[in-house]
Amino acid sequence: MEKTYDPRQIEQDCYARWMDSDQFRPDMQAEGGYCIMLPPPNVTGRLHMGHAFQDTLMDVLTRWHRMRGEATLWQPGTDHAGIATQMVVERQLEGQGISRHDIGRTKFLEKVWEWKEQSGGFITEQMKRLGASCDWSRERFTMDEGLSEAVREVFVRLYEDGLIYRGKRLTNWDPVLRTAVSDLEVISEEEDGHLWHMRYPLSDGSGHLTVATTRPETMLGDTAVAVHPDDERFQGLIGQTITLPLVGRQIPIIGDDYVDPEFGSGCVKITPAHDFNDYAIGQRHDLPMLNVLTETAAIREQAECIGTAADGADPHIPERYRGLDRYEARRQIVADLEAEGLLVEIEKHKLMVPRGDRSGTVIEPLLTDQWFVDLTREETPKGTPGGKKAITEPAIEAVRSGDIRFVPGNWENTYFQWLENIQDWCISRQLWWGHRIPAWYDTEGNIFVGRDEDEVRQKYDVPAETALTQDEDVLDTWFSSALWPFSTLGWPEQTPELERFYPTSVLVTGFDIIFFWVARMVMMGKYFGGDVPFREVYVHGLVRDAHGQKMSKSKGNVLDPIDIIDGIDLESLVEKRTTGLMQPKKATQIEKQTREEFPDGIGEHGTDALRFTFAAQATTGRDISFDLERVKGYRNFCNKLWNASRFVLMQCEGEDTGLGDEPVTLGTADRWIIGALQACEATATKHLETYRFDLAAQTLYDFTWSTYCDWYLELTKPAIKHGDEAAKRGTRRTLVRVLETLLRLLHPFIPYITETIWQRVAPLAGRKPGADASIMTAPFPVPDEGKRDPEAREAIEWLQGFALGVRRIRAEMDIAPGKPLPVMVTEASDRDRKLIEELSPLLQSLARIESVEEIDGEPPESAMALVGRMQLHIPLAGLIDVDAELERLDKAIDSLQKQIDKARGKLSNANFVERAPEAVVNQERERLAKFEAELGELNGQRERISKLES
RNA sequence: GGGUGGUUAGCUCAGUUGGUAGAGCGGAGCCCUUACAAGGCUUAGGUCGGGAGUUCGAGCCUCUCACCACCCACCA
Repeated sequence: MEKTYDPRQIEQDCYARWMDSDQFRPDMQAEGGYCIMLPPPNVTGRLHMGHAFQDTLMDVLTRWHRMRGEATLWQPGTDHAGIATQMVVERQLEGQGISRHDIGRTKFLEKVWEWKEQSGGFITEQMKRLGASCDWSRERFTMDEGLSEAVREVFVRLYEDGLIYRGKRLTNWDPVLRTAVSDLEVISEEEDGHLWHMRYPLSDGSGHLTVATTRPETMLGDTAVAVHPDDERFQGLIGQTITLPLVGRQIPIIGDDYVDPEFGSGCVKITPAHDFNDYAIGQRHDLPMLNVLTETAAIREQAECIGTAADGADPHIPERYRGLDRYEARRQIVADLEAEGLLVEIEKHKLMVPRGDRSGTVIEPLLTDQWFVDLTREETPKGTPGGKKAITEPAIEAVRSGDIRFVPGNWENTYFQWLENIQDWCISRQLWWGHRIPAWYDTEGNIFVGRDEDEVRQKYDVPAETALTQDEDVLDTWFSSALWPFSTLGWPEQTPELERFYPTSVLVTGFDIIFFWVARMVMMGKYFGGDVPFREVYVHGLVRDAHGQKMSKSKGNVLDPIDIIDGIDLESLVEKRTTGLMQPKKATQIEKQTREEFPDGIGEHGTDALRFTFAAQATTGRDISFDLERVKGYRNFCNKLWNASRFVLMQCEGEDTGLGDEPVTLGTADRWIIGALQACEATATKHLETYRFDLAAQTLYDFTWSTYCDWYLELTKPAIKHGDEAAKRGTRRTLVRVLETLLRLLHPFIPYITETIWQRVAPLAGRKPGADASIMTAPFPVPDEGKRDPEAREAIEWLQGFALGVRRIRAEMDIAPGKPLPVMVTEASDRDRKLIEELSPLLQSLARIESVEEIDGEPPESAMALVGRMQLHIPLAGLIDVDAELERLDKAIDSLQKQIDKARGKLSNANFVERAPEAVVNQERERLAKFEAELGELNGQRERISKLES
């Protein structure tokens, strides 16, 4: 093996070999059915830190279960991501000065498919760099024929069950993208704005009302003014009318509880077509709805009158506002009101502004024809249990009953809260890229829903001469995502995979898509899959930068996981971070900040180090602050493992590792490490079972570094040098077996390095059955409680105490590390004597001791350490630094005294002694006795040393 | 307005049923000891956000306050 760990070289071949030997395909002969669905990334997306984090966790779980011998499937695929992808292609066309309307739907879609073909494999290739062990032979795309069929099937069935309807409703409209969007795609944030107070004159000329609004331009569509019915100021006015300024229309004054008399003037202008609250009031009072905005949010030529009360409504819009953009119209209307003396006041006001999550533009509530999934309907032809919402209720019930478990559990609250207050889901989008809605219209506007036109004609008996046109709209991307857990497994066909892997085992996802995706999968899964789509939902946090800031292009703090793996030079990094910014102004600052933070760019860390970092950071439910220093630490860990393996191979390759019939004896150290390994296996497994990737990683890190490398490898050196043949065989066998097991334990986390080393180590441990064997399918270690060895453990703990005592003296007395020291012991027990006898070769090697000798009576001038009650003396005639030793002793005495005071305090408390459990009290007594004895020894030593001073 | 999470060493975080406060990184000192300087050895550093309560005993349980972050809803 190379002297230094070089991830690049290792990772190259490993993945190809795994792929070639088909290791990622589930073994359908095996027991069980463990399945994880990859949350499909945007097909044209790029891997970011969140993906890398999530993929690492899924791969750890997948590899772990596969090694446990279960049939294991990690189902990969990508999402067509309607708006996002369409925007990318549109932007490209824009670069050539073309709009999608110029080339038309068919041609445009060809372009999108082209783009998908060209860049669609990118993110999956990046996932492969991460070592993701998905079954790529089953890769799916949401617009594949099979998945599209599932989409049509679900749409038609829901329509037939009365759970999908089409209607004109007030929906969130994105005037830039010119499509409806769902509630979830609207992000409201507080922004600075104004509150305009305007005077609306009473029609009888007897006065006026003052209304306040944040959106003066919508007054063109006002159809009432509302006051609180009990508001004394306006008694008698309800039922009268006002004359709408600038427009001249007469509109009624109505009374409605919704109005808060305390707020503003107590009068609210009502624009039912452009505000959700006003819409509700309009419905209650049967007001006409006047839509005054076009699909790009400009003022219409004349208002569109909608609703039963709109017959005969006056659609007139003053000419001077027609065609103006909404903000231009606002400016104009405010100016005109002011000119007429109708503007009372402009007040600064903070308000929540709804913006489209994709376009960033202000969303306009607009009355349009859209398709909805009815999420509140209780009765269906299918016969749902009485009074329960057909789709929503089973989704709530699934979590409430424990059929689905959230990890951590508190996300259940979030889930319930959303589902219990859910509104119908607007699923139609006025886009081109996506699943076209399987609905057809005749010239009279009748709707026919079916899987295709032929079916529609047959089902509804539509003659061939009647022209049918398919609905132009496509479905919300999340509609197809909601079907992912069963559509990818072949549904509506009953495939063996569906049979075996549905419901899937666990969904690994971020909290940000619990509503978008998780809840909807549960609804659809329960309705069509016949069962929950997954048994558990592991919700992880967000990956933030080292200082806990959200990573974003505009902040310039984004890290690319691939750059962490391969490294990147400073100039390329700066370039990457400063190109394509929304606000190019920020480039200078981002450049400066990047140069400061990474003066030498980013070094190469390798995939394994990155993965281990993610795992080690994956504490329950919390966001993680991602620090490159940490990756560096775990790269060092990989290096440590690499070098330890080199050491083991050096000792064992070409030697007898105890596989044959020759006698083998195990030394204390061997028995100790084998026992410790069992404990490590048990702990790591427990943590994996409870999704504590951080604790599992830490357990393995500690065992590898602090136990196996720092102590055990050092302990084997004397044994290998001086032991007899049987002992050497025992030590070699233990070295190699423990390492081989450790590699298997670590493999789910750091697959590349463990596979590479395992190929060399496994044969020496007698564990490599065939030439194409891989650690991937080797069994995950199971602890053998019979191999715990408390006696060996106690002996090694004693030895560690001994070695630490000597080392401490050496360090503090400034004695050369290489200088062998004689040690004298006093106050030794029989056990101490036995252990000295047994372990002194180990001690000599670990603590550089020349000899250990028990003496009677007063020890010579020396520094002292305690091992239990036994005193170690290192004679330092003439060399001893009296002050240093006194200081050292004082410190030890001081801290011991504090412990003693604490323990005495407890024990002198009658309540404690009476009420605390006996075991606790006894433990406390023992501690105190031990401390007191130690204190005695230390004081004695202090006295002896202080005499030297004079 | 409703809800969730957080506040522990300089930084980032663990802390199991309440019973001796931990790790990594960073800091300091010593060392090229033939697996590893991407290393070894040693070491400093904490009134566990404030207050109150329950308890023999609280980082952990209860209440309360403060601050931070996030989610949902929303008054024009």
